[in-house]
Amino acid sequence: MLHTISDRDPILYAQPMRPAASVPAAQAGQTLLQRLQALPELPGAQPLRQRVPAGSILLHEGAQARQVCVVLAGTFKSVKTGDDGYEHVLGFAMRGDLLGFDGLASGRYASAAMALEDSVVFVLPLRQYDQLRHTDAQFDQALQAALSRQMSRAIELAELMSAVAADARLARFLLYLSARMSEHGMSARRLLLRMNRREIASHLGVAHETVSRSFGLLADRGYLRVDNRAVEIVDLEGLRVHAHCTRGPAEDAPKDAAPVSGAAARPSSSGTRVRLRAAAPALD
Amino acid sequence: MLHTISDRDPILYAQPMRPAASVPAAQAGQTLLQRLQALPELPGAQPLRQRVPAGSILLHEGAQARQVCVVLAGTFKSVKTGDDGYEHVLGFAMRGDLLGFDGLASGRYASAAMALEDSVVFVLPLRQYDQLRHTDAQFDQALQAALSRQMSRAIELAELMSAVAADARLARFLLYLSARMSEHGMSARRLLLRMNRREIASHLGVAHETVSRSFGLLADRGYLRVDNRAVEIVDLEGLRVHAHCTRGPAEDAPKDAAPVSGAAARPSSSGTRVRLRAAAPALD
DNA sequence: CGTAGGGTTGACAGCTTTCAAGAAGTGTGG
DNA sequence: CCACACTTCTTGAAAGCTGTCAACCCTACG
Repeated sequence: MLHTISDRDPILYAQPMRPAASVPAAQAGQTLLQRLQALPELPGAQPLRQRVPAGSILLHEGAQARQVCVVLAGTFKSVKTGDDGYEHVLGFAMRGDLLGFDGLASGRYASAAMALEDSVVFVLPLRQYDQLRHTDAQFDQALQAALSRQMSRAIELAELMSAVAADARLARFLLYLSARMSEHGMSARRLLLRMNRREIASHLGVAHETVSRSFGLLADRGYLRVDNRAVEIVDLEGLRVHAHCTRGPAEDAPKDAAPVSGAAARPSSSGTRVRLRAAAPALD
Repeated sequence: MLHTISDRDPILYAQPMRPAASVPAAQAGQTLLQRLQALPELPGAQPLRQRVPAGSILLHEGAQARQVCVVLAGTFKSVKTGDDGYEHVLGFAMRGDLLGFDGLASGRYASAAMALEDSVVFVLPLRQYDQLRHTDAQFDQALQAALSRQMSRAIELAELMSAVAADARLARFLLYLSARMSEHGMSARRLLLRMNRREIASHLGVAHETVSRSFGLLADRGYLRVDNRAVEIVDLEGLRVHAHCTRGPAEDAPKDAAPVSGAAARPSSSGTRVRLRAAAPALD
């Protein structure tokens, strides 16, 4: 028991289930979620709210794609199981995230979605989904925005992996979670992880023991206080700095790169190579 | 000079620029590309074909998103430059891939797109893009399919990283390229890489020297013949096997898991407890 | 012909993975 | 209510792989 949050310092993790007051709306209009909730209550046309108990699987990998879902509350992990049985956690879906969209092109879900806690989703059968897209402009717009956001998030995810050092990955992951939490009006400082170390490890592409050690390292540095799944970010800025440590900058000079449509290429200032690893300020 | 393809065994790398004969159409209809090419030739309404010379940047990271693009021919890399100047290659876009879509939600491109060879794209200004979506059902459908495919591809990409071993990552990457090549009617065996080692390395999250060594390893194993950027897959099955090597399978038995539509969640394999009794499938 | 960039190798330090084992937390059954 | 069973989380130690630094070969290009 170390890196432990004081026993006498109980933390209450706020977790509003109601729409947060300040959800930054997609540029022009409503959030997809808002739109879904505002849909006219036509009998039978109302998108189904479905409760998903913790541990149950909402979408099965490889199953025929018949519906897409939007997470209303709770947390899901999307998992792809390799032929060898290895489970790779692709990501975690939270309020407002789309699930099952990867199945539209191929007709089969490319990954499974499993609830990590008791959750609620909007279920949109394909038929209804298509209909809504064509008849409800607001829905369509919100959907496009959500899709685009999902795409950007996929990119963020890819960034997670670009940090080679395990602790940098973990730092990024925590910052990512923190950002998403505050997006939903919850504390950006105090996180209650809904996934276990193994799932985090799989997501980050490291061994779960390494995740443990990385938590320890970040805690020793004074960035975090960790008590099992309860994580408090003490030094956000420090964590951010630590997360920025990537491999050395590309010595590959960005060449000329003729801007296709006029604008000029942005000079990327390269030149930082920080290897903060051993240098422990902690002298206990 | 090793792992070298015999000098007397010149390889011609087919590279049809014309639509391949057997592009597996998105389930119901046309490919996005097909639809774009078939659009009525309204003066001014015709989506712009734009040439993009090798090395030039089509979309700038952080620039205001004014258009989305569809790759017609050639290859692009999408790159995100870290604050420290490190360039992370998120992926490579080829014929039929979308570019710039990540910018719709935020209004700014989340990553840059640079041509690795002389390429051609369809440019769709946002206004035209929106208009097409609303007025051309076929376009809309093709777009949705393309988006979904893009999403699945993001997942595949994430799988790349799940392979811890560098050579497994490279093997997967090559298989991925091979698959995409054959999708477009080109040889699945003979690849002409359009990116250099450093770019591959960044994409896979390893050092470029490691990529070199991994090529060597795969060649020594007899899976490949490598001559600089020319790669011939000799033993596809072997390569596939090698690529499957992940970390040890999750000891977490894959259990079954009740489809949500039914009722109660089954034994939660992972950390979450299943409490709510078979509770209502739908609440509200 | 000389330079520059790309690709390959070698050596070594360092971080990660593995294998093992112990501590904590949770749920079940008596 | 407590004990037992199980899973999760944390550590330790040794082995292995990867990153980094350097050097060398090759091709393209001025």
